[in-house]
Amino acid sequence: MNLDNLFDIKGKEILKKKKEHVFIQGDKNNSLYFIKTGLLKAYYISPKGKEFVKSFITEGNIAINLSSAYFEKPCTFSLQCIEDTAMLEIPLSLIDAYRKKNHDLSNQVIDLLLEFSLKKEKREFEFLCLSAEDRYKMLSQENSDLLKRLTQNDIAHYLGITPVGLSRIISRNSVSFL
Amino acid sequence: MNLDNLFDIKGKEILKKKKEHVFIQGDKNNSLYFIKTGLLKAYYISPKGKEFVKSFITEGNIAINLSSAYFEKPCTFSLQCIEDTAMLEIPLSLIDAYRKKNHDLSNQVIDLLLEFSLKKEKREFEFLCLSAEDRYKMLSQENSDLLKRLTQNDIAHYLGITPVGLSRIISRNSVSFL
DNA sequence: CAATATCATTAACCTTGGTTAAAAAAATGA
DNA sequence: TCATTTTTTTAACCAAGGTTAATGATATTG
Repeated sequence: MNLDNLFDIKGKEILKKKKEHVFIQGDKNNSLYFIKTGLLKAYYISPKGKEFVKSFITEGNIAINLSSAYFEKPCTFSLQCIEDTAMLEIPLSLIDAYRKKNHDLSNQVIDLLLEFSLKKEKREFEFLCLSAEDRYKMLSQENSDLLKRLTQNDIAHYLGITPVGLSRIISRNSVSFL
Repeated sequence: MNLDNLFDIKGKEILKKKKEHVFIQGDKNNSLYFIKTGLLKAYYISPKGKEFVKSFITEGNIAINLSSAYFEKPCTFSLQCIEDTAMLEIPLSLIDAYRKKNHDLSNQVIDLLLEFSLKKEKREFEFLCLSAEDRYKMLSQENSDLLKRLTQNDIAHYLGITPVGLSRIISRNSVSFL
């Protein structure tokens, strides 16, 4: 994806250590973050107080809380570094102002939103149609490199199950590698 | 949401009866559909041959298969009428051509994609953080009018459970109305 | 209307993953 | 390196929802 126009807008360089938060569920935040190096997780604390991971964000990708950035509501999730992370922080107001002058940028924003929408549709499909075990198998096929950088805790919370449940799934399946 | 510019582009009027399909999983389709009256469901057939409902689309809303319309891939889901439905069919190529000339339209497309993205995020939250029973309670609080137009079969497949499971949830809860 | 198809309910039994707790293993930090 | 924290595994028991099948209730259609 060509992000040249987007990065004509100069962002502020931000460095965060592992375990630090970029924003927290309930805060307000109106920036977009472009990840230069590192790894983050976007996660919810559910009504029952449990953690669930919405997504992992890797180098070259973008993190944003849509409802806070676009609609000035509290953040619906928290964003935390899993590894030391370097990113560019770009206020959405800058992008929107720039969009009015630069038609190409609107098309880039559309491309980003399309990519995001398709990812979320894929995840919807997986929750609707697949078991936790199938979701794990799919993840390990499609994202084996990412998997190596994550704890089973985080993977389990991404799949919507407990770490105990994931450990069982893994031991059930590891037999077939003998 | 203001869709005036979008509907400067004249669509083709389409009428479909209950149970008829607009498109089928695997087909190619590059149009956007604006629903004038009626009700449709977008649904997957899972790898194991079961039906799961992705979403219901009501009057005033838009249906589109993003990966087919934007990326010329086969449709990832089927779109079928639950009631007799009148809609406007607008080829995406028309919208894209028009976008180049009309800056406002790009902003409308961004608004549509944002709305869609937020809906999908909400659904992701519900699958990650809520039980089937909680998802049903939420649906019946937030969409009681829609619920009346649906069979329990379709509702169950939307929640990601079987009709038998939904029937149990309803009977468990209906006791509390006595 | 009768015939048929669809939808909803209920019951018995099964499967997956949740819960709690304890122990082992691995990573982190002073 | 030693101590502490975090992660992973395992076990016993539990709960939610799946499966199958039978029955009844509603719709639909010839």
